[in-house]
Amino acid sequence: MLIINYLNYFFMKINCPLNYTMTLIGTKWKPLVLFHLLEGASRSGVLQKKVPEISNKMFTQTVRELEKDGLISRKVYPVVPPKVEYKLTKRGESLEGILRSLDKWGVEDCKN
Amino acid sequence: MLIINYLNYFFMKINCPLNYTMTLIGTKWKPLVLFHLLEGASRSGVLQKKVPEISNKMFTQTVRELEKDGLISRKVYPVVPPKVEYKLTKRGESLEGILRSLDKWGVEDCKN
DNA sequence: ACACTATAATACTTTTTAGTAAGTTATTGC
DNA sequence: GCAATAACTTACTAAAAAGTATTATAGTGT
Repeated sequence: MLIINYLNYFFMKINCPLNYTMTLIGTKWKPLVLFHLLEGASRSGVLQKKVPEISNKMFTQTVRELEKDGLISRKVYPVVPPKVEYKLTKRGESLEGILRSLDKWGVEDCKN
Repeated sequence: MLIINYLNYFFMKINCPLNYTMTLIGTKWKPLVLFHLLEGASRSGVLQKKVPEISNKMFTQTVRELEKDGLISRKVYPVVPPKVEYKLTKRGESLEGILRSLDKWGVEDCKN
């Protein structure tokens, strides 16, 4: 199963850039979280409040996956209570064009 | 349930353009189908073959939803065997920027 | 001792999305 | 009268994504 995912990943990367991109950001919450991080680094709780409808579980899951895929980075400050900061990596920043065009399209479409 | 979807739709449209856009194109196959239609109108079978991995069912379901949302139009020629052509509407065409940036990002990311 | 904090994990359920396989239609050409 | 055609539908199953509710951690202030 793992090997199949692995092969599938490279197959798509080469043959279908668009779908490849979608596998990295095509979930309900990923684009939103990334979009808010365009404003700059944010600590966990603050970022989560920017997406008020997201559940605790989905927030954690979303940032975990974004981190695993190298789109955001996670910095833990060894204090109590804990402090965690997320920010876009270079790779994540390169999504800015996509994120802004998704947002802009929604705004424009709303006018009709 | 229907009324809730309806309200939710307008809520999102106003409050979260990015997510609103994603509800229209954020499935496994929609972006790909739309992307291929950027080349111009295409009849059903031809379009489906451009997305070779898609199942018959998902193809129909995908174009049905895109049509319902006014992103593509469907023209039936009254011949036998049937001939059906799909093409982007104006609204669908306005997604070009998003679709190309999704594709381009995948291509660029592949280089790393 | 105990509540409070910010962050996160886990178990479990529900909902949504996608896949498989088979059937339908209505005419043409043999 | 039967196969071939293009487009589509339906019933059923499987997999993925998302939601709910509960619990964990570990030091601080009372």
